[in-house]
Amino acid sequence: MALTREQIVEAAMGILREYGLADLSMRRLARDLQVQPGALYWHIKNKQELLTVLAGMILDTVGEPASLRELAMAIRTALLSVRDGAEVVALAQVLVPHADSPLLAVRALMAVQGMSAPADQWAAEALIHYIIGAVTQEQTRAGLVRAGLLEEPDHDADAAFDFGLGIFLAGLKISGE
Amino acid sequence: MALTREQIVEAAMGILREYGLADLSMRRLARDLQVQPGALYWHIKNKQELLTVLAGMILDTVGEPASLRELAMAIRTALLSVRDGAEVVALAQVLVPHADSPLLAVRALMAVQGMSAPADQWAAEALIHYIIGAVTQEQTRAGLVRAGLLEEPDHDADAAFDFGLGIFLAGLKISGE
DNA sequence: CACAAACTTGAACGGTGTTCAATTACTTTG
DNA sequence: CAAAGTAATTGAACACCGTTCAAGTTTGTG
Repeated sequence: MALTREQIVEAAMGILREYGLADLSMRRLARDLQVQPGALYWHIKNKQELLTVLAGMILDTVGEPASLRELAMAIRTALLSVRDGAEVVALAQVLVPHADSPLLAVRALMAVQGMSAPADQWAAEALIHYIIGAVTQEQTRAGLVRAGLLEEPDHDADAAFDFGLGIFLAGLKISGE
Repeated sequence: MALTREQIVEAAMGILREYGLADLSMRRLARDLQVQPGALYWHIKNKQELLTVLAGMILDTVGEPASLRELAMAIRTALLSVRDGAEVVALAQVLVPHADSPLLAVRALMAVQGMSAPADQWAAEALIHYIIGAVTQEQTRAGLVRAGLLEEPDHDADAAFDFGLGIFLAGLKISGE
């Protein structure tokens, strides 16, 4: 039976989950699917597109929480749910295109805080920068620990994230006046 | 005359400034220095180390401003002063090691805001995440514009950065109580 | 069955970081 | 000054990478 775009994406996600972004090469993907690398390019324009699709899938698990705090935490959880999830999302620059990225959801909730354009977009981007940066660091560290290049730190990632988020949300409340 | 570690680093910085991170390969670097790629490895352990050195140089131009706001802006300026500067610094994970990275300077100023461990570190990391994320986006966009893949947006990067920074600093003032 | 469309192969192009035995260049010592 | 020893470089290779494309195969349709 023929190869499917969905099969490719699924296999790619599998590699990502199990082995991480470094192992997600077109050749490795082809090998897993028992196909020549060239075959992939009939279904997918290039690796960048594949990554963008993966990023979309990762973010699709984010629901539509009513509060900014919950949304931020949901995005973090989504990124953490896949190895190197934050890096994939960052690489896919899902932020630049105006797709239905979580940027929009964040922006919408900014309005609730009393923000209007262009401040709402600026504030949304700032929050996203923080989330992606924090989770990227978290996952990078996890990778180093896995590789034995770093001993497990006592660094409490949950608390750290919550603290930074708290600062940001507190600042938002003031700036919204 | 013999090749020098400093020469290598200088040439690497030159490529970075003129052509960006994508063009900074060990082979390209060797070609510029009229040397075989292998020669580089007598002076430098690997590319990662080279990037770390470059990141350090980029950040070395940051002085020691007295206020958090000025420090944040100085870090941004330093990152912007070199093509893909933010990405290089992010890649070099200068944040993880406890070198004299600007993380320490930021952390020190957090104390002034009434922060103490571990909150000072958390707050410092949050601010750094924001700065690097914002500048990375700024430079990535500049790259896309250069490549003709994106038309120049009216997006005012300075204002956006300042706004996000304002939110963070406002939140800090509250959380510091 | 024939023809067209969909799909895959196999091979290549032009890169990448890194290693290492052999060789050259330069110093230091006898 | 020559010989020995160290420092540095070469050249070639290893094992990858993303991407393209003519040629071949499979599949569906008239």
